Amino acid sequence: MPDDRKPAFASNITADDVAAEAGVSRWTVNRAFRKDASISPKSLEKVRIVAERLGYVPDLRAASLASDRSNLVALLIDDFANPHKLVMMERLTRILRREGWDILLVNTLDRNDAGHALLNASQRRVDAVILIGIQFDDEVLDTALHARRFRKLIIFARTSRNPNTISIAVDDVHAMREIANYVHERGYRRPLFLAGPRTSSAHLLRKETFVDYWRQHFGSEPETISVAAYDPDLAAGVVETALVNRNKTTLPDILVCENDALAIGATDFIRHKLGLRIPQDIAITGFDDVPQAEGANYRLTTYRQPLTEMTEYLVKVLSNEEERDFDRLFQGRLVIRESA
Amino acid sequence: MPDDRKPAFASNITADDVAAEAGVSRWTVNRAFRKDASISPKSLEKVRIVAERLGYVPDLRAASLASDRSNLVALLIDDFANPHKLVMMERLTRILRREGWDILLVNTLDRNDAGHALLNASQRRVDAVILIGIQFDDEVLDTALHARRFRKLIIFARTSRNPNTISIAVDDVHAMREIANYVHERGYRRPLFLAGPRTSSAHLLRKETFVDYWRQHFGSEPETISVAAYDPDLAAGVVETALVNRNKTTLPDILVCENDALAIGATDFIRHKLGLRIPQDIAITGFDDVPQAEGANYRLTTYRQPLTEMTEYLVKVLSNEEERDFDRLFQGRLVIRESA
DNA sequence: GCAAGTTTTGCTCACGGGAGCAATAGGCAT
DNA sequence: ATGCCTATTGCTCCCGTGAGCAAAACTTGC
Repeated sequence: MPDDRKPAFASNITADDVAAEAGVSRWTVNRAFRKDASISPKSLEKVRIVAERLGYVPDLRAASLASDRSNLVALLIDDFANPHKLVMMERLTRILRREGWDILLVNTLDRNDAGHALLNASQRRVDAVILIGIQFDDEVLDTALHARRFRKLIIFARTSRNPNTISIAVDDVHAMREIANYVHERGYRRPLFLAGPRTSSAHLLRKETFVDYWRQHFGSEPETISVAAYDPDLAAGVVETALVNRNKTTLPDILVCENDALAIGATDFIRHKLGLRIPQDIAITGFDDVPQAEGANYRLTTYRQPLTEMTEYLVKVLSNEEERDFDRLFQGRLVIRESA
Repeated sequence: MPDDRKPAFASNITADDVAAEAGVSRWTVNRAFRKDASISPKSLEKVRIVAERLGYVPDLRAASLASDRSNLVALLIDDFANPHKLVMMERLTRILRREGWDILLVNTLDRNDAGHALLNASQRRVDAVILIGIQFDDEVLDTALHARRFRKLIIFARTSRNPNTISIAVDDVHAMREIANYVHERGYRRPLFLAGPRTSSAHLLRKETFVDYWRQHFGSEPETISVAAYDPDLAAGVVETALVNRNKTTLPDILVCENDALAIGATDFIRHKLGLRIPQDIAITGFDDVPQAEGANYRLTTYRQPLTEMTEYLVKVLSNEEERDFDRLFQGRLVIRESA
């Protein structure tokens, strides 16, 4: 067998090579690969064929450099413990790629690292930065906006009060009212709200909404506890210190969790350490509708965010150059299963 | 409040601007940002200060274009249902960034899409492509190697027989022997092996190893069934058709699963649909040691891959320009919990 | 067949930085 | 001060493409 089975390392084939071979100019070759370029069908086909044969593909680095548009967005994530992130990444990568956007994935380790992460994005001259994480508080956002040049800073699946960012999220108030209403109507009367970290002002809204609802309808403050991170194991620990040594009458009848990650940790603890049944002894609700929530084990009553819709809107925001983009809230829907 | 709170959209500040301000040449400015450049400490500091003030950061597109090294690697993933992917991504993004590599995340929808995904990577002129998925069979790899120009094609966490790729994986044979041996020694005698899709020859090794072990020690073929994808729900379905209508004596005493995703689906089904206990009625083992495997709910006996070590080796492979890189197998370790 | 209008094509001039070499400055012994 | 060696600095020439305009080619109506 001859050598041609070896990988073609193709010492950079450039538009010039294709042009020479196809008998046209370099610019015609490039036009053959640009969406909105004016080129005759004849030369288009001629160029495409030669390019295919030679294995030519345009160099997006150069294109980006010359056109000042990279078609690249940075995706900053800092919370890999939450399975919902995997769902969001799947949706984002799939839809963005379909629309011609490439994704630079940046792991933002912690709050102090946000600056470095943004620097990374900045050096690649991304067209936008998408944040899907929890540590991005207002202070971080401010430094980001001041220090680096980003055309767009998009907070995905989280609300932000910062006027210079674009936030695409579910309507937490509406959602949590729906949950609270469901809890109320189903007859639960001793709820315990399991909240996430208190550092970020972002998700506070869910807790506040629930507390408000309860106060309004019963005149009393529901019990709330808070976990230092959206981590099932930490949630279990917090639930433990809150529930241990209580007797049946003082035990909550439902755990309203800020998201599924917490709900899952709480479920595991209640079942396997306390030996209680769900929902008979304690009911549970979550938020996000992660894949496991549907599984036979959890059957979690939760709230589904319309991720596809949200991502489609994100795409619009990305392509929209002229007008100012606006924050937008989406309506999800309550998914009722057996856990509550 | 004055206007200076508005984000600095910084009409491209370039090395020339910094040079003028700092009283040096453009090249000296660039040298201040290159690791191995020769520059006096005095001008380095001068440039750094001015750059900081002006908000200048070098443009990696231009640098990449001129130097023919992008410091960018593409990460192709096609299986977002498996939580292990999230762990792998966390490890890869963290360590690669620390070593100066940026990551282009590409969602490879299915086998037919692999070509397009690779094209994407090719257009950004990545220095390497890392595959962490299951659909990348030998045929796909071959076309990838022939059609596009990739310096390195790395198969991560999966073995590959293709001589033109670099595979970094755990030693499946060693690992599965260890599992089989454990199953054997704990006295299980009616194992059922739950395998993944049969299309890819890659993970076949685990099943073959287990079957060989059993044949060798008992002279009989263990029962095996196969799931069309590494998806907990599908696993539940397959287990259902395999176990339904069996009585206690013909039921397997242990389910040996090709990975944790399958094990989790099987566990849920066995517990909640069959109403059996784990491990008393049926024991279960997995592979990967995903975060949930440790939780109170599953307590899954499984096999942990040394992901950090593997990623460190990956980094070495990436930086190694000269010599030919070699495939490498790593030893993980059996993690024994209560599920078997 | 010809003028006017419409495509299509080629060209100049960037985009922002790296390689590699030539020029300059600084350090040291004599 | 001189000569020699070395650490810095500046410069030329790319890297591979896009924007926008001018030249060329093709249409159309008469």
